[in-house]
Amino acid sequence: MSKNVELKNTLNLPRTDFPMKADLPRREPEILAWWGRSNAYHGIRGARKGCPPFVLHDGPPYANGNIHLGQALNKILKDFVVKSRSMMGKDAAYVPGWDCHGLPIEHRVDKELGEAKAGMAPLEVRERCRKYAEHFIAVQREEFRRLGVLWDHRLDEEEERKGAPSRRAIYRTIDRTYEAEIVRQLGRFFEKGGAYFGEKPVHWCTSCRTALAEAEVEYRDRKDLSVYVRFPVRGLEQRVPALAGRRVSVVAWTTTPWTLPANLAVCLHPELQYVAVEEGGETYIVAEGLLPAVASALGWSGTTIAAAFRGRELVGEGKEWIGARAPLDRPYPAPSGPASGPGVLILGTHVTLDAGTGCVHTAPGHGAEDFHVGRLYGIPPFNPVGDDGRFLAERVGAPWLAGAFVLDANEPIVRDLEARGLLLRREEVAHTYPHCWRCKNPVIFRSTPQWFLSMEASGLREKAVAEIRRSSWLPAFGEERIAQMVATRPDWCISRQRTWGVPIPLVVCGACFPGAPDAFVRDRAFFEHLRKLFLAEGSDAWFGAPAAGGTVRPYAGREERLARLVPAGVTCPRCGKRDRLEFQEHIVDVWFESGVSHSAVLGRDASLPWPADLYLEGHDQYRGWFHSSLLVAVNDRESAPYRGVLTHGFTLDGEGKKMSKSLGNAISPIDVAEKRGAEILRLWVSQVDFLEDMRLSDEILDRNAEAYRKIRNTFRYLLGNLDGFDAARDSVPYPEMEEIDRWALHQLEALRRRILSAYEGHQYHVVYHALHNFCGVTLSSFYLDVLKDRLYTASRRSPARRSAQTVLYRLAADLARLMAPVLCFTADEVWQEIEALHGRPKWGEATVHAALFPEPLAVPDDPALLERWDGLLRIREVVSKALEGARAAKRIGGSLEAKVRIEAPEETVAFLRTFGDEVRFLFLTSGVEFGPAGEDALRSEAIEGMRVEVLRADGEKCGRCWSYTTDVGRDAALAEVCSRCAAVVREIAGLREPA
RNA sequence: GGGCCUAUAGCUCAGUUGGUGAGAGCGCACGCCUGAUAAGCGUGAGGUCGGUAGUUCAAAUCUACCUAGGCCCA
Repeated sequence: MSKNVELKNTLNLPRTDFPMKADLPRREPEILAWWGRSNAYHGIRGARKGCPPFVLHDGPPYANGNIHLGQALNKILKDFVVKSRSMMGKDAAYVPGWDCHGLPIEHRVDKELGEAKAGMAPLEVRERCRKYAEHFIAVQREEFRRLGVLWDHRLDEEEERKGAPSRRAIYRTIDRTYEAEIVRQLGRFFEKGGAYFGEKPVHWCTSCRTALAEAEVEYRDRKDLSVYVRFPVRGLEQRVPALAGRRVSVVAWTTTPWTLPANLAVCLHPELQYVAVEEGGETYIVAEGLLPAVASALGWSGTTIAAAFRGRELVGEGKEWIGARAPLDRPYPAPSGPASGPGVLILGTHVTLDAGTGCVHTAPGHGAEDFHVGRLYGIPPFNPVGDDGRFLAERVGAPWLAGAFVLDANEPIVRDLEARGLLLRREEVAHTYPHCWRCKNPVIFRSTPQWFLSMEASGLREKAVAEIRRSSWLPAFGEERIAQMVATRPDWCISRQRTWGVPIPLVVCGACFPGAPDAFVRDRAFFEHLRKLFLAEGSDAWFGAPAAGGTVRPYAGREERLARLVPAGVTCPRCGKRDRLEFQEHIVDVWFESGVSHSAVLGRDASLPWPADLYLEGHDQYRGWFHSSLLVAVNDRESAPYRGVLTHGFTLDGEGKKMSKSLGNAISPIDVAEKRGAEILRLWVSQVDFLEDMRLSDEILDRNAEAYRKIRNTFRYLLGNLDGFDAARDSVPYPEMEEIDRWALHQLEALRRRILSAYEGHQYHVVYHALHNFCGVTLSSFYLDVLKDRLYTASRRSPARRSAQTVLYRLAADLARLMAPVLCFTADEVWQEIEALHGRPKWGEATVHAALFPEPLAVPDDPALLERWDGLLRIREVVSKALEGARAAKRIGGSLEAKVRIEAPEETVAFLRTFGDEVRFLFLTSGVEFGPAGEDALRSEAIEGMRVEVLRADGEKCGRCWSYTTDVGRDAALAEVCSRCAAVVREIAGLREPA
């Protein structure tokens, strides 16, 4: 054995089982398994039993497909919230949810079934959809779990195994308890008179044959046939004498010629200027501001203006309407109703000069604004189009249109107009047009019988806005955003003509309805009866009765259905009879379903109270879940379901572009977890400011993996130097510590405060930056680097070394907890090592997540200490620069080969002298002396009058501590080492000190 | 087309009510160490604060417009 090895054996080098290589893809699943085995969720909740509850109520992702990055981000953020609130001393339950009903799943099932679906009973289709949803809940459950998101996994597995129809560990909108709550909440609207039946143009997908919510419509570019059409008008001379004796037409422009058969009016703006121009013997009326554009489009030249007037002057505001005949001439019929007769000219403020002619073709059955303006004039919507998008023979005036698909009817309609001399121009236009989010086909506006929830009937709008004001919104602009939406949104169309959803219990009287549109059942007893029925059997009870083997068979007939669904005594509110009651088949908008979640999930026990403390979703949910949940809660309880709402931005690629599968720039969170580890993804979530949109790319993941390694290595070093340290036995009291150790404790305390307040305010990126900076700068490059000499060379049990270890222990134990919500796996790895230091088994019962955040350190305020060390660090920077100069000049290699001579103002020298001999260790040099510096000394820019010269260290290198000293070999028995080391070696070897 | 939001070094973030030459960490380059070693340390180079025009003695910070991007609507 060589001398060097022997000397090395007298050092206290780091030793730990905590590996440098994280191997996260392998290790994380092991830790997950341990959390499962040890029932960590229960351990955590148990540790907080009786503590004030904190409820983050989970917004349910849709149970379709693998999770994407945005969902991963959302759930990881929620996990940060839940874990950090728990460590703050709150009993933080977490019940994740899934949104299971709706079109996307029904579509997938439709595709799988193909032709077979046509012959299938609703119950069969629903069963397929349920299986589909359950499959993807299982997929997503594992994926979220893999990311470290914690909930009651054990109970979840148990309920899943049993196939429980309702769950407690998670919630599903297909749970019976949930469906029962949906019916109850519908009843709350119906019984208050907030629900009504009406005709309304809605986005209608002719392929899916259903009304679509705004959220189900997406806008894409499309080419269509656009036309300029003239509407001959008579009687205008009564208003504008200059038009007497002329053949006058108003000119309108439309990109949907197929809606012309439903035209009932032409709309002008009351305040805009219009002109009547002469062209080829005809007189045309268009908005003055659009005349150049129209003239150019129609090839007019040298037109003369016959008259000019405002819309108001031409149309008048009374009921003596001016007839505007055009497409309304034969073969199209005139509708009956208050505005029966030929089409008319009307006024509307929605008319703009953005495009067209300023005279707007108006079909109240096919447009939202048309509908509204029609209502003002008492013109009811007229819709000649069936639910398959084909003209209805009994309604459309032209027999040759009957059965034609609307989008294919443009051409024949235009040809017909042309033949009758009404067409002024046709052209292709590219424009954005609504499409079905699911089948991607263009959708149409079509007035249909639907069910609505009124925003006004019971003051819902007003109360909802007031509740928005009472809630807290982060970021702050969210409050205005949702308040504006609620203030201006139309009534809520809740009916959908599909199969996979919760039925709206609609029972109308065949005798009275729809002549009397309020002739439908809305008794409280009826909804209560259905609630109980759904609770017992699920919403399938609407379609059939329980049969053998837990299946459901369709009702034999109306009588059986009536007997089961409508309690005795419930009758038509109009005629009081029961014998004509009929069932309507509508399911409820899925936004209503998810809007019920707060009531279905919260309030069932004291640790899960209603309302929630926090909702946390992407900022698209102002229009979605925050909104629907608010309306349901306000209607039911006159209160918002949340105290606070936090939103995050969207995940974008490295260039700030939207991620999408088709662009090929999407990053799969599970891929990241499997290749790099969930911790890397979690670290990314923690480092970005999630209030804004966030970018992710491979480069960014690389950066995070590097940051992770830095943090991990810092822990490895802390733990390595705690080998054999027993905090209870070996800790050194604060007053007896080395000064730099006391300084380090103050740094830790400052960090603790900073991180805790960051958690409090959901500023996880502050947690990250503070932690990472602390590990890299405060610890690794300074404190731990300086400490090496003491930790390695001082005697194992010496007070000096114990003083350092006392701090290292605090650092490890506190930092592990401070980072636990973010690096949830690694924190537990560290925690297990700390358990071992206490003589307890690793991977026993204790998870770091059941611990509380560190208490404030009992360190006295000492601003002088901090200022003193700030000063030292500034000087150390100058010394480092000087050393680097010497290194570059090849005069030294390692800094221990050097001593520095410092020339500085008296006060600076005096300051440095207060550190005594310690100062050479702080500079990592073998010596520091004061006095005039030589020619090539480095002049400090920061400190006036300071110069630092680097010289070769005096003496020889000690074979043990590697410092250069003049006393190496003074102890003849230990010729290789300095006196300082000699004393330690003698102590270890049990040798007496030399005389 | 409308409303709201965002734009500081390669990356992620700081930049208090406009006021000394714009900061940090990481990355990068160069070098050191080989007793944290697929680690550790040091030094250095990187930004006309998205662009333009204003307000002001003074703007990354205020105003207008433009560009790029995001969300929600039409």
